[in-house]
Amino acid sequence: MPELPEVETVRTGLAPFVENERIVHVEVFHARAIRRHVLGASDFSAQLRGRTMLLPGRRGKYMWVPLDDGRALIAHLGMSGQFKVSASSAADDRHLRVRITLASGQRIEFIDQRTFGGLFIDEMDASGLPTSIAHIARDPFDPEYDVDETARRLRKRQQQVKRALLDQTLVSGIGNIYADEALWRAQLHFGRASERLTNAQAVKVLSEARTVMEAALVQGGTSFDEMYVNVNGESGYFERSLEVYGREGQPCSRCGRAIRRVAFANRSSYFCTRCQPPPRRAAGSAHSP
DNA sequence: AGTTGCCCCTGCGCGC
DNA sequence: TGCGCGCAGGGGCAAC
Repeated sequence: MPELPEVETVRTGLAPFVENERIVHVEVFHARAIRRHVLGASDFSAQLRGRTMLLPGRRGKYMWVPLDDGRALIAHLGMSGQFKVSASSAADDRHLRVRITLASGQRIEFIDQRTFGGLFIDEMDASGLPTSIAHIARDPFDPEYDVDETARRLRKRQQQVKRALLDQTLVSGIGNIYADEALWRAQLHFGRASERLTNAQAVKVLSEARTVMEAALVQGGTSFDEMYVNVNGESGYFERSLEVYGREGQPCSRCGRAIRRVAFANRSSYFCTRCQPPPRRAAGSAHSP
């Protein structure tokens, strides 16, 4: 569920609780919550014990907490991951996967119903990025993100524009919701061939992705509860502001035509049939959609 | 090499 | 009321 704005809200929310805090104890309640750690959960816990955490970072939907040994604790929330800061007296959540107890006495809990998310430890490269996420492209909030360069790379893709927007090696942070919102704002159908977009269209849809995520970030930030480091699973705190996602049958705010939902790559795509007309021929297929 | 499809999970709401 | 099915906002990786 969480896309870039939600992950960034978690990162900023978690920061004051972890920065300069020492880990005294780590409990793993579900093996799947620990990823890419061949030595297993007990080794994972042993490696974290005694480490002091630094200011959390983020790229796209990945976030990490640098450790005082030069490595980092990486987290991906998957579809349902949450972080929660709790007191020692709090009852265990049903989907509690990992609990990190700090010297302050507070506990950082990783809770994940669907277990698509997880934690792991990794080395950092010279630029301060965990080596295992080197393949993740810069996101639109990265100071070195270049929208023109990203638009050029987008226009070389031999795939539908929405598939490209969701590809985290092209630009990171965009998920199914914000892809649909960006396409609606740019008035592009999700099935448009990336290589047939004009440069202006490519720049537009990428710029709109940034704009809509920034708006979500502002709202997410305002609803942040310091003791319950978001993202609350069903939340939808930004839902009111969505123009197409989840609005099947409701009128498009721009033209009044009913929003449509269609299946797309094991997910859904929402779009306005008037503002976002389908291409004569969808990219990557010989038939009309 | 670039692109696509499959799969990992649990829970909830809906229709029968 | 009960049950089966579709669906959920992600990403890694095998296969083409």
